[in-house]
Amino acid sequence: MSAGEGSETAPRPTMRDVAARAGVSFKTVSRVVNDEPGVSAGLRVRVQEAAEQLNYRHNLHASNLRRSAPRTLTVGALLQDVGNSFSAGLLRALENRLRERGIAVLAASLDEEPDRERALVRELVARRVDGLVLMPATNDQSYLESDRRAGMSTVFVDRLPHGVDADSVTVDNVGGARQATRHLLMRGHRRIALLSDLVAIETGGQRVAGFREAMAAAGVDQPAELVRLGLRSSAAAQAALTRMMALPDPPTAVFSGRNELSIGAVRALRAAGAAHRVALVGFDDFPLADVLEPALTVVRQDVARLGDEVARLLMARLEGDTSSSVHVVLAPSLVVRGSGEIPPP
Amino acid sequence: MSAGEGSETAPRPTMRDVAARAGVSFKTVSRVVNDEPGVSAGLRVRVQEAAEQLNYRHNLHASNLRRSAPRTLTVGALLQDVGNSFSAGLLRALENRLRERGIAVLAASLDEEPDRERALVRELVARRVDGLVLMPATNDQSYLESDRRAGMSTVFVDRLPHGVDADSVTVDNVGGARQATRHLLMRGHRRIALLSDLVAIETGGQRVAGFREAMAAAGVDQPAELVRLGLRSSAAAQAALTRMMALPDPPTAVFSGRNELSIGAVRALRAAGAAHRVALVGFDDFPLADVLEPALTVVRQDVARLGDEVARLLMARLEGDTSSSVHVVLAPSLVVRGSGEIPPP
DNA sequence: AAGGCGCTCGACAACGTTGTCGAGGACAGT
DNA sequence: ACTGTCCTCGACAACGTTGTCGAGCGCCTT
Repeated sequence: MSAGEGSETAPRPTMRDVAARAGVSFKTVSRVVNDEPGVSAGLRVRVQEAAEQLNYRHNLHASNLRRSAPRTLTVGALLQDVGNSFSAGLLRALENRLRERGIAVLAASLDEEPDRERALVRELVARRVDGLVLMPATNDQSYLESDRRAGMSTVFVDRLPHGVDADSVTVDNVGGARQATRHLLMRGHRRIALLSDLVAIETGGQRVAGFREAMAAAGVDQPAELVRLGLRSSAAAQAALTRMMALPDPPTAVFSGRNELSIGAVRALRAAGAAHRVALVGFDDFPLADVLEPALTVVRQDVARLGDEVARLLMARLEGDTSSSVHVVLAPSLVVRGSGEIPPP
Repeated sequence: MSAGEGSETAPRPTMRDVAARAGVSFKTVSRVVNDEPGVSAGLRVRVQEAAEQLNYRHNLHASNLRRSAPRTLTVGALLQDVGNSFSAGLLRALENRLRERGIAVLAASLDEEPDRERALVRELVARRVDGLVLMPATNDQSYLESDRRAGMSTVFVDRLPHGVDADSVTVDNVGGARQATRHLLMRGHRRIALLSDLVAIETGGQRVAGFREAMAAAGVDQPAELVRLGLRSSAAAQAALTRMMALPDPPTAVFSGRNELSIGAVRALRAAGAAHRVALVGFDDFPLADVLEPALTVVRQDVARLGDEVARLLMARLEGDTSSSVHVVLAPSLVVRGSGEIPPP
C-alpha cells in the first residue's frame, strides 16, 4: 500500500449522502447529528448507522456559515515564541482550560515583530476565530477595534492593550524588579549590573524602571558601564556580562530582565569562574533553575495562573459577558535559591 | 469606553455590502479580493476603498465551502505536551516553515492519552484541516484511513504510524540509547541504572531496547534493582533513583530515557551528594543542560531538524505529491559535556 | 458598414449546513 | 365520524463565497 495510491480522494460524504442511504431527508440527518429533538428513535439509529458506514464527518465551517450565532470554537493565541518556556507554558495552561469547552487553539509566534502581529491577526480574522489571546508586539492595537466590535473577544496577556479597550492579565513587573533589586541591595551590593532586553518592549521597560526605582530609593547611582539594554538573546547577554566582568571594578551582583538573559548571565559568570562570587537574580523562572549551581534566585511569574486567568476572562466574554473590561495584575514572587544571596566581597 | 458597551456587535460586512457601496456587483468584489484579472483599474481601486471603509474581512470558511479545491490553510499538530521543551521546540520549528506558506497551526497536547488523540482528531477533521502532524498516543491509527483518503495529509513525528500508511519522521532511538550505554560501558561502568518512561510508549520501549542490547553485547547482565520502568514524571524518576542510591551496592552510572527523567535524576544525585561521583547520560537535550554542574552529557535529537523534515514532507503532500510514503529516520548525536564521563570508583 | 474579437462585468447556481414553516399521520376528545 | 392537537418529518431558503456563462461594449478587420 503506497501513500497516494492513485490519489483516490473520493469527495467526503455529506448529509445528503447519509440521508440517501438511510432513506430520509437530509434535514433529518442534520437533526440527528446535532442531537436535536423531533426524530423517532428508530430513524435516529438508522441515520447513525448510515453515517457510520459512510464515515460521515460533520463540517463545522458549513455549519457555522448557516448558524444564526456562529461559533468556530476556535481561538487564536499570538504569543512571542511558542518555543520559549514562558510562552509554551502559557499556551499549555490555556489549552487545558479551553479544551474542556471544546475550543481549539491556533497558536503562533510574533518574535516582537509588529508586522507579524498585524498579519497574523488578519489571518485569524479570516478564519473567524471566536477569540484572540494576544501578547502584543506593537504599541498600538487600535486596528483591532472593528474586529472586536464585530464580535471577536480579545484578552491581552503579559502586556497591556494600547489604543483599544480590552481585558488583560499582566504581571507587576515594576514591583517584581524592585523587589529583586532590593534583595540585592539589602545584602550590601552597590555595583549591580543590569541586563535588559529592549526597553521598548513593555515588560522590559517596566523591569528596568523597577530596578532604577529601587536603586534610586537606596541612593545608589548606577554607572553606565553596568547597564546593557537592548539584549535580544542569551548570547548577547553572555557577551555583555563577560565584558563587564573584565572591568577594573566589576559588578558584585547582576539583575537580568528575562529568562534567556539569565541563562546568558549564568554562562558568563561560569566562564569567568565567578558563579559563586557574584550574586545573580533573574526575572522569570524556568525549568532547571533550581538545579543550577548555585541554584538561581528568580522573580517567578506563575505561568499556569496567568493562563488560567486569561482563559477565565476569555470564556466569560465568549459566553456574552459585556461588562467593562478587566485588568488583572498578578504579583510575582521572589524565589530564593542561593544565587541571589551571595554577599559582596 | 467599556468593553462591551451595549454589545453593539454589528454584523460583519459581506461582499454584497462592499459591492453596494462601490456600485458594482458582488462578483466583482470577489474578483478584486482574490486578485483575479478582468477588473479595470478604476473599479479595482473603488472596490478596495469601499472594502477599506467598511472594514471588510474575507471569510475563509465561506470561500472554502464554495471553492473547487478547498484549502483551509490550516493544519493540526497533535503533540504530547506543548509545554514540554521537546514538543514546544518542534511546534516552533513547524510554525516557522508553515507560516511561509500562510498555513496556520492548531496545536494541542495528548498527554499519552489514546482517547484524547481520537477526540482531537475528530475536532480537527470537523474543522477540515488540510494536514495533520501526529505524535501518536495510540498504538493503532487505522481510524485515520478514511480521512486520509478524503484528502487529509498526515505526517507522523517521533513515532511510527501503525495500521495506516503515512509519512513519518523519527529518531533512531535504539541506536541513540545503544550509543549512550556503550559510552558508559567503555568507561568501565558495570552497574548502570536504567530510568525509563512506560515501555508501551514506542520511543520509551526503543530506548530501553537499545540500552539492553548494548549491555548484552558487553556481556553485562542487569540486576532488576537497577531498572525502573513506567516513570511518568520528574518526581517519580527522582524518587526511583534516590532509592537506588540507598542500595548496599548503588549504581555507578545512570541512563535516563527522557528529558524530564534526566532532570529528576540530576536532582536525586544532587541530593545524595553524588552528582560528581555517579555518571549520567540522558536521552534528549534540553535548555541549560550545558550549565548544570557537571554539565549533562545527552543524546541529542535535533528538534529543529525534526520539525523541518516534517514540514517539508507535509507541504509536499499538501501540494499533491502522491508518491509512496516516506520514513525519515534521523540519527541522534551524543553530546559529551562531563556528566557522562565520570569514571567508576 | 458589417462582422468578429477581446475585454469587463453581472446573473445565477452551487458548496454543506441550519432555521422556518407547513404537510401528513396518529391519537384523543366529543 | 369529525375536529383539534401533538409529533415526525421534509421542502425550501439562506449563510458568504466562487465557478460558469453570457451580455454588453469598444475596437479592429474586411
